[in-house]
Amino acid sequence: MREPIAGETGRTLGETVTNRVRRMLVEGELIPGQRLSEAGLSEQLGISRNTLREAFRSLAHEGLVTHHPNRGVFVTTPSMASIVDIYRLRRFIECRALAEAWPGHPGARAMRAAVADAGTHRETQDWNAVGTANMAFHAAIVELADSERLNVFFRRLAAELRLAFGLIADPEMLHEPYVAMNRRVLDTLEAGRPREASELLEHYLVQSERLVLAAYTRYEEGANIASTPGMD
Amino acid sequence: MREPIAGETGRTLGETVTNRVRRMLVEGELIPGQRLSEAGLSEQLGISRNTLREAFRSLAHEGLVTHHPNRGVFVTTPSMASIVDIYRLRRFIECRALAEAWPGHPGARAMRAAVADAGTHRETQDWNAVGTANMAFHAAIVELADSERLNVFFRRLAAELRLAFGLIADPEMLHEPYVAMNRRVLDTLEAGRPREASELLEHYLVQSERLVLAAYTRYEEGANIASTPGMD
DNA sequence: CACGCCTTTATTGTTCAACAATAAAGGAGA
DNA sequence: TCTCCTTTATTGTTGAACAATAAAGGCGTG
Repeated sequence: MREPIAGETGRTLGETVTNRVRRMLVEGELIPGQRLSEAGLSEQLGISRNTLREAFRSLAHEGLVTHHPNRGVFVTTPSMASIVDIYRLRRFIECRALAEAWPGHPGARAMRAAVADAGTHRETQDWNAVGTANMAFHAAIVELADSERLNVFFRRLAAELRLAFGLIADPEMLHEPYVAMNRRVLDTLEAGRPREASELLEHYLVQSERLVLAAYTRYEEGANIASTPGMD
Repeated sequence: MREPIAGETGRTLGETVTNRVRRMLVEGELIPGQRLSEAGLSEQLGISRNTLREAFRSLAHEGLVTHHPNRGVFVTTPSMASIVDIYRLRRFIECRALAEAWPGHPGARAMRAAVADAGTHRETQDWNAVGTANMAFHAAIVELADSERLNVFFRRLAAELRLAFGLIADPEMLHEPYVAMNRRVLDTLEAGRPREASELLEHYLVQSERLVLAAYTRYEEGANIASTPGMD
């Protein structure tokens, strides 16, 4: 048996590979539009084509990767439409979950932990880690709604959004402002004013969407996104 | 090459199989708790184990099937908790989508078509078809929110719920009353009162949940659900 | 009889090698 | 320059093989 993939968990090798490739995608190690060759990647990871294929189907289901039959699997290129769609859903889900939240809910504890985390990483200027912590904050907000299925769905949205974040040049601009904003949202919730917290959050999300779309436009001008293939 | 699977579409055999098995699940041809043997099912469908495995991963991702590593794939047994979760989400999603709807939206046309469909099938007492039409009605409501991702998510929820419907003895009781109710919701929306339509819908959903949970309890008393295995 | 331990057995997990099917790329001819 | 054909690299799919695992059954021992 070959060297197993280190540092990743999974009850089965297929799951392990899925987790590993997902991390590569979310952390920007793989570039949107890039084609993922079955032969190449399976050899690089030391696994068989069939096993990698199972992982590809999972990731395609999560939207991180796009499957073109007989052509291969490509890292999903976020479109402006997908960013708009994701933010619309975030407002739809997060704001309502927060508005009807009880401040003593376990999710609120998770929100606090995430805010603390983000603060720590901001001091070391580790913006990627700040981004992860911020996303954990929003996932915690969704937890307030007490729906397992909604949690899973939101995590999938968040991963897809991070794909788009990877296209944006300046990660500090993308994450830094929201450390303080998230703290304010949390404070308002803990002060027993969930409705007001929700309105704050909605305002921040609108602002964040605008920021991301603007950066995306600048990116689109630089690279020619139009065609997925021919991106060598 | 073997006889291809008839009557199902899919750009690739794996997709075709996924669609086929999904239909078998949703239409009650496969019973919750039942184990799906790789060897048996792949032979029955005339495909290889590897291809069936890809389909299993997709269906597991949709929640229709549960994967126990080294033990196999089982048709998901809906729990009371999952029913509650799904209905909570339905109210969360559908009511809000409807409340903020514009009556001229294409989704409204789809709602009308679904209501007509349900009426037709009611006359022939085809309750399974009525159930399908009713679900199409609710999917159309979600379309009003104009989010592709939300549509996909809801279709997945609906399929999972139909798994639970399959456990219930009397399908007429389950679907018949809602033909008229859905029509009333539609009429209210078309009369330009989306907020009122949303409140109607919420009331119906609460009622439907109660009905399903009660039937589920009766079912649970008959069969011993507790243990997934040993269900021969 | 009950309890834990070992062996057996059937099934899934994973790999490999082969071939079919397809889409992209390149070349010949008009 | 354009179209059609051929080539080529890649994915789609299969079958067989073996490893790894969990369930079932048997076997002593108390």
